[in-house]
Amino acid sequence: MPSGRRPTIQDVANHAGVSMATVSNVVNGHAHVRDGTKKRVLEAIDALGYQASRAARSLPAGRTFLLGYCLPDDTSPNAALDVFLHHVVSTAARADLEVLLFTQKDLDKVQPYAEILQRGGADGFVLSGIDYNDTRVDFLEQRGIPFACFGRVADESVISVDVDGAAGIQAAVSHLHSLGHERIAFVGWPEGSATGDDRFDGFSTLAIALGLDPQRVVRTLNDFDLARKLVPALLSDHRPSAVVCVSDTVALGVLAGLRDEGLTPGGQIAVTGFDDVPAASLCAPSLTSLRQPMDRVGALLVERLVARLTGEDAPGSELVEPDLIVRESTIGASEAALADESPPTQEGIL
Amino acid sequence: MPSGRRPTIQDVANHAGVSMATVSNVVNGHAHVRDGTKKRVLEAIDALGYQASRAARSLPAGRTFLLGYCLPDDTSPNAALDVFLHHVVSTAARADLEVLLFTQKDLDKVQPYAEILQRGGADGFVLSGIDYNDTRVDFLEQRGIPFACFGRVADESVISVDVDGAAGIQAAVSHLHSLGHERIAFVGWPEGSATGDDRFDGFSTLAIALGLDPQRVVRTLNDFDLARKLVPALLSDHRPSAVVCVSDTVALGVLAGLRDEGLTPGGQIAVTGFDDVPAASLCAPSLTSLRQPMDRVGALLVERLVARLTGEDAPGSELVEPDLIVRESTIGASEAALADESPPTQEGIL
DNA sequence: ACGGTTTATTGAAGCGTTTCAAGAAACGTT
DNA sequence: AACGTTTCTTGAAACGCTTCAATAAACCGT
Repeated sequence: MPSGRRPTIQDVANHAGVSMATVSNVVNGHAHVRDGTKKRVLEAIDALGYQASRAARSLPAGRTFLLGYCLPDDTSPNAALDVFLHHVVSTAARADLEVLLFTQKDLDKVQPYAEILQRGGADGFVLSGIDYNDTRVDFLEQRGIPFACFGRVADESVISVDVDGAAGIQAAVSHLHSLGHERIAFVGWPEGSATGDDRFDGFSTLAIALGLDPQRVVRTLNDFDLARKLVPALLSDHRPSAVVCVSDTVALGVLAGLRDEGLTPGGQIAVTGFDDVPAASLCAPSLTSLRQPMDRVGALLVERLVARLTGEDAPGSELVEPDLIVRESTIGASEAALADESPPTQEGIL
Repeated sequence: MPSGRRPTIQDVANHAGVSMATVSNVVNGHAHVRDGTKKRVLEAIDALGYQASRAARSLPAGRTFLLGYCLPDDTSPNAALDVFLHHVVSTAARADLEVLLFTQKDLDKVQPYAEILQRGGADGFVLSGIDYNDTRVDFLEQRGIPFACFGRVADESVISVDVDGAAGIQAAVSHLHSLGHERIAFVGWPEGSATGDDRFDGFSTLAIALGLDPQRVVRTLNDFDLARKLVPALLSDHRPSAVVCVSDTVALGVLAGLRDEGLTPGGQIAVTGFDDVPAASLCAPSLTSLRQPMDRVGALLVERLVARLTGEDAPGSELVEPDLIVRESTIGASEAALADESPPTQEGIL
């Protein structure tokens, strides 16, 4: 019977001829409700277009039906933030949870989480950009707040999903090795980042196993221009036939640097990246890279977090394998074009 | 006096020796509170680390302190989603609002908004990806829900902020014209998208004004490969000396296509894009493009939305100008390098 | 048909705020 | 010092839901 106002549980109860408590039981499935009663209640809900108010549910229930996610400040690994968020949000929705977005104001990584908890703002958190000894992990763990990390955490009981960077790099190295490359160099980041070290380990381990020279390593920041300028030094000694890079940004820089040196990447020298940023397919030669399955990571994190919120004990850490996307930078433009049988002209014009 | 539980307004009231109502008044600045009283209350709040529970505030206040944002489904204009969201969230935070993220489940664009409203889930919405006759706009307007649009809306009273695509393209054309280019072609999208039509209008208008040939237009989907394959046709007739593209994706395709034809983009033929996606600076030659000021757009949208929520009447629509970022694709690698005075070797290695 | 059990349903007490009418203080005036 | 004003402060009623003890209804065996 609501006029302009949203229908309340009381309206539904009246409409169905039952008490508020029964409606609540139907909605939340808490107690046994007889089939006939349940049917009438559901019809009333349908007729009135009822949805429980989140605020009103939260108060007595002591939970917010909200998952918090802090937007990372640095734009580095955000390549697929949209895909990640999309899956976080839609997986959460399946468990009747919504996602609360927030940011950090200053350098204190923990402060925004503390603030949200103080105001009873979320039931749990999804963290990304985890590095060694992340302060947020300790903070949340101490307070017993449920959370799930995109990234590696030492404590096995913490929910964490990470992309297997080592395996990814090894897939790239194997790919190159099977193509006949024996002199494979690695361009990495400075030691000290969880992601960078992991990827380097992958190279190092497989290089030794395959009998390659594991010392052929150069390190640089994750910067296009720095990587570009490093190429002469990379080629100076005993020229590699392939370069495996820790990231697409670095790989794209190397690609540019090789061209500066008059070499044809893909043809004369192979290059691989990591992350499969959009630019990897938007350049020529297109870049062979490793796609992080952000969809799976996002969904997995939330599934496990939901399980833990529900009281089930969810498994802790898990690694997901990135997919090797082979493009022109390792197989050459000619071979890449084989898949592509279209006439050369008047194409693409509408 | 709370042991493990979060302090409530009652705890603060006790601690300060006042009533709950007074604490509420201090927190919300609703009534006049004497300075001495206010001071004691603030001290108590500080001592206890009190923050009002969002759920509990919402219930009697009838608002949620939440702004809703629906993640766009298509990944096309999401280039700077992270920057946009960052500013939306932090601007909202300044007004004591948080951001609720959601997605659409099916093709119905309106449904998720309806659902959130039914459950009293948000006080207002930020919309992006607005196109002609967006159903969401009508829906929200009819219900009197406050919202702000990233994109153009016919109704002037609706809050909308958009990037001036026409002005952006004109900046690119002017740039090229001042460089001496007289034969400038435009590669656009098919007619019918608000963004694409706007950008094309910019070209068309200025081309006429400058006495260029405004007919030198080719249209294609926003796809790298299609754009790449369209280059031979683009060059066939009366070869242009510069190509203005409706987007970076198209421009990068054109760049690749030109190289396929044995031409040197930047040197022999200039190219511009639009959006300044990361790839624009991660390729060689780097791409001259137009950066959309997503920071300003996000902040402006939320500022105005907040004003409207507060009862002030905020101005409706506004256009912000994109920034022309000049790179090698229009001025050539040599000139671009002038800014860059570093020795060519051993650079970038750590 | 009747007590004993199990299963459904409900009344009412919160949950932590806001809000507003009403009461208490302070402040000017005379 | 008493009175009318104005300025502060407060009690208590919502807000819409969950929950749980308590009641009612159905069921079962005899």
